[in-house]
Amino acid sequence: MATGTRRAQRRTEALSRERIVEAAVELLDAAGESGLTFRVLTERLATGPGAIYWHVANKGELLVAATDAVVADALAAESAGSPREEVHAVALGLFSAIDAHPWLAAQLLLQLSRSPGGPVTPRILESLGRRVRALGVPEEHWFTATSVLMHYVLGAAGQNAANSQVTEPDADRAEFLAATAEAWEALDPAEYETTRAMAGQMSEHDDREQFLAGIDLVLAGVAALYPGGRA
Amino acid sequence: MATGTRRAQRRTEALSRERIVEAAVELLDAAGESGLTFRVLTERLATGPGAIYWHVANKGELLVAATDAVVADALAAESAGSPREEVHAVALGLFSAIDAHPWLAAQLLLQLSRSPGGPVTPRILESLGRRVRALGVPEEHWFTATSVLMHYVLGAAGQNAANSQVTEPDADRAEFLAATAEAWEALDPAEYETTRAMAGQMSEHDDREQFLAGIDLVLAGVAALYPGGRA
DNA sequence: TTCCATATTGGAACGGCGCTCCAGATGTGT
DNA sequence: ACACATCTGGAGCGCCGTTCCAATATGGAA
Repeated sequence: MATGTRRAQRRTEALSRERIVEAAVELLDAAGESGLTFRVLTERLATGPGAIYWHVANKGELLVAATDAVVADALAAESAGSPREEVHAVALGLFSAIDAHPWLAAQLLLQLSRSPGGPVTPRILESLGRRVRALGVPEEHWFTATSVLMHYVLGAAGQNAANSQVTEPDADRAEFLAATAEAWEALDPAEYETTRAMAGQMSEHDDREQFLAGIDLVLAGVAALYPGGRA
Repeated sequence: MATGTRRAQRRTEALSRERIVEAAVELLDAAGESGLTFRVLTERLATGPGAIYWHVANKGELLVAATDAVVADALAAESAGSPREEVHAVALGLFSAIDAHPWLAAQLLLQLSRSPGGPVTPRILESLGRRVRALGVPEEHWFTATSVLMHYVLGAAGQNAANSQVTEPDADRAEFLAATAEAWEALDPAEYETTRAMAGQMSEHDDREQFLAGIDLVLAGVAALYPGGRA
């Protein structure tokens, strides 16, 4: 025999939790939440369900792992600037990740409100919490300020992702916004007066601008309640 | 024959969309999201799937209808007071509804970010929007302010509902909070420094107080950005 | 009252899902 | 070379949402 041991020589790359999660993210990106199935996953990885279940407990855990992987990546980018700029950067990072992975919004909202013990909640809480801290918020109000920020970021980004997704792939995004606004404006004028008024503004503004306006509203509240901080 | 016509005399009450939605809500309340199944629904209503599908298009529509019914009920109560008090009242109404129907949070978040055209989004948007309007916010910022408020209310209430639910029925609610806080505090101290600090505060405060503190933070932002309004 | 078109019912069955079971292949330490 | 733990993948189970359709109830016209 030659010096190199002949060993291994697998037909395919060895199965691993990493490879499974990676494939799961690809399937989710390609076909949405219903596109992730153990059957197509086994086909994609050229294996059987038993092999996958050896590395992953169940589908829920797989979804958590996929979510965590994407979020970790989105929060990885370091930024430097004023606390306000940093909050913007983190928020836009999550916004972009949700925009690129439309299934992410629902997963984040579900995992946040179902199992705060999972890995995702602390990751986001920490990333935003540090910036809130840097804003000069007193410690006993960190949680309040960070909560408001986090729930708004995820909720608004999720709603935006829905807008870019529901329409036909080639259809203009504005078309869907118009459809939603139209649906709202078709409501009983007396009962939905304010909603109808808001429908117009919604489609006028640029997405990220509108998104950041909400963040600045929260930051204004922080500055008002805890003056002395540096924004 | 007597004066009263003998007519009808069904074995059971006539099936109707209302009765189906009502039963769906009961099943969701009793056993959570996975407790709502067409099989147990047919059993409960003593009928077959075909009968149900005559009144309801599919499970998604049933979930939307159930969500809408509960939300409409929660928002029905009229309140009078300062705009700030009214915002508090609406927010607490949703908070209580989510607390009483733990499945509601996930449904609201999903429906809000998946199909803003549905009946639920405008209902909440209108109820909060009117109060935001009364705060003196200029029209072009109604949507921004209402969005922030809405996403926070639903996100925070949902997270709270998870806390009251995950533990064993008889176990004290504080136990779960402690568990979450503990899980967070067990994280790498260097990497999750801020999260650990927040974990403590989370379990110290009363739920609704903590919840309202977030709302007041948003209202402070509104007051700061749009002075001249009356709170 | 009789009759019939229409509205409504519920049971059987289908395909697909998450998941379990387990016999065998594969790799490792002695 | 052998025994043992790790890892694989195919067969199949129970349950799901949903469809199909023959049977039944209903209400207006004759």
